[in-house]
Amino acid sequence: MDQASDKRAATINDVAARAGVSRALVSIVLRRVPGASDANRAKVFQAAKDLSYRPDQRARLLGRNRSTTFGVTFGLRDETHGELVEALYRSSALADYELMLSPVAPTRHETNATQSLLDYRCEGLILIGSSLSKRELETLADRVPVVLITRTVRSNKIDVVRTDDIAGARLAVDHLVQLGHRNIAHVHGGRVAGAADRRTGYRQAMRHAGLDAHITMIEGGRTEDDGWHAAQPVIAAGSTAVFAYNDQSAAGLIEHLRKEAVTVPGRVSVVGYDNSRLARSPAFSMTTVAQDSDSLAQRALELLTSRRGTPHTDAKQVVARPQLITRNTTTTPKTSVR
Amino acid sequence: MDQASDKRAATINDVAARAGVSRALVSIVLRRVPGASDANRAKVFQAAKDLSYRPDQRARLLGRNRSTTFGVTFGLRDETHGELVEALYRSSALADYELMLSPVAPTRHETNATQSLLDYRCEGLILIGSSLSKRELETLADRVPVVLITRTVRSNKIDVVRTDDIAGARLAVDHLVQLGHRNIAHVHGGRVAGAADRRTGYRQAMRHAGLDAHITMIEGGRTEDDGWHAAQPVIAAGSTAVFAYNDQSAAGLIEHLRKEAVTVPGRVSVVGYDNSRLARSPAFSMTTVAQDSDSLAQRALELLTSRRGTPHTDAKQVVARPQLITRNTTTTPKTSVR
DNA sequence: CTGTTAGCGCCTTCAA
DNA sequence: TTGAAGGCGCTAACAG
Repeated sequence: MDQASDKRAATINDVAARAGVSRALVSIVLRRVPGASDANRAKVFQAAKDLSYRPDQRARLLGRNRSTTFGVTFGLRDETHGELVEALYRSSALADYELMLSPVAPTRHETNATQSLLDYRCEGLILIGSSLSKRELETLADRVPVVLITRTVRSNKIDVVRTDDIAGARLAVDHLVQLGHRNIAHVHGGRVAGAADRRTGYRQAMRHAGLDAHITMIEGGRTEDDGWHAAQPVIAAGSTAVFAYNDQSAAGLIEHLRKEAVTVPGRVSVVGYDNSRLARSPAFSMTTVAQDSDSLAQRALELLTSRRGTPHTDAKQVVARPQLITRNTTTTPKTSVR
Repeated sequence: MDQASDKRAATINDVAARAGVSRALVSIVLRRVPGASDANRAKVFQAAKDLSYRPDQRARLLGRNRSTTFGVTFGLRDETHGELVEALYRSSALADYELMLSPVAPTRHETNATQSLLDYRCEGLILIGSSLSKRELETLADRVPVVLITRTVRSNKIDVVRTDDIAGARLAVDHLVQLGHRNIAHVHGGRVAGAADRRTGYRQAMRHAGLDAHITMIEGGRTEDDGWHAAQPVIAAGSTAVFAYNDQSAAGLIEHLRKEAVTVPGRVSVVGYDNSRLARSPAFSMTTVAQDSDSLAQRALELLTSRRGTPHTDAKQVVARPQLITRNTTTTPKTSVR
């Protein structure tokens, strides 16, 4: 309807013209800084509303020569990444930063994802579950503060925010031990982020319980498939309990065990990791180890905001405490070893 | 090491200075348009490389007064959305457009998500599983071309790319009918996008098979929980087969049925929808209906690119054909009704 | 083939 | 309180 409604978005000039004031004044009013009369203020707001004006982000950020934006890379396939991203949005609402998302997928390598973020001049990068090499990470960190979530690297240039996976694994195993289990196997995550620590925690807890002889590593992974394929080895090993790398693989494992008439938790107890939707759902109601996405997200944001300008030669490792959540896939062993 | 390595990214001026040419020439070389001597070309490339220069997107897009960017909203929690986003990235690599992601979450309303995209002056919006009202959608469409995926709206301003869910539901039900089932229930999706069509398809197929009397609607939803809670009603209804709104709810349903010693597919056959990771995994190996994410994504992009400037008073509805994928959750009914 | 010039839309001094 | 002017980093049309 409007004469000039041919798609071009309204600019600050349009608003100024309509309100009968200068461009600068419009900017002042809209940024809510002092320096305008109430009358003009009202006129500007009205004009902006009429034109449904919104400042052009590109111009805004370019002019200030800052982007007030943090870039986030994450895996589209990974549910826990999604939860972290949600948590980041929740926390960033408070900080004065915007978030820009850049997904990693089989067809979109992480280097593309980070590069694209840099092209928009993000002032910090949050890499969720990154699989970049230390070298690559440090190159990035030379340009902009970088914080890793869900992965670790030993570098004095890169901040890390993570859950203490060793402690998490120990929580899981200790729980099983306390229930009376001795033949506790670990269906591990291979080379996936965090998998090594969980293996370590498993071993530590087993040793601590004097169960060195019962340490049983079974190959797994992060998907239901991986868990599914671990079922036979678990049965063959005669384990009465399993600590799985994550909930997804635990779910696959449970499915397969039940299919083979090995009841869970009746015959075999299973503990997952992540407290994902799957674990929470009544379909599994899984005992699992929860990571606190909210505090991970918050800490990551804090680190980044505190890095403004600071040369990053004192990288921090923030370690969050995991929490065991007891549900219905664990119980005392049927054939208790006395 | 570099003297001015204090964080500021190199600009085109820096490159020009280092190469000993003008800014314009740098731009020409880097955009790979004709108009530069080979000698200078080489010098510019070298300088750009030395400085690891990358043009500032904000300035680039602002200067051209175009963004060549499409905005995409999607649900972080929804696995099928993730697959569509992946497919979009795959297709957009060919088109000359970038993608900008904007997630929708409980704490981030869809209006925020779209607004943020508009603030970056995206030239088109792809809304995955939108739950905006028709009014809101049309307001958006007044500013920029909009295409909906996974949801329908009757408007001459808004393009829609979707799977024919009615046909999909019929595929599922026909499959069950052909196996010999008569007591086929539908665990529906409530008010979720696509749920209505799937109900319609279910009813049509049942009627077409002369099974009007057996039409059984059971309340469900999109999560495992919803499916879990539908198990008792399914048992109570004495159904031998179920067509579920989606794979997730089907998984919850199957879990619960099995827990109640109702074997699947032995006693009850189940068909899901979406061919998600869950359905593909050996843990469920679910018969389901597949949507073709790749062609949906491609068509959406095509529509948007073809809309440049065109007033959109002739919105198109692109309908993709679904496909039945037969796996191991369906079989002939045990207690065949003769 | 090269360099100059004028925007893009906004923010931020600095005077008036 | 207001307006004019300059700059952010880049592109594009125009002369040299």
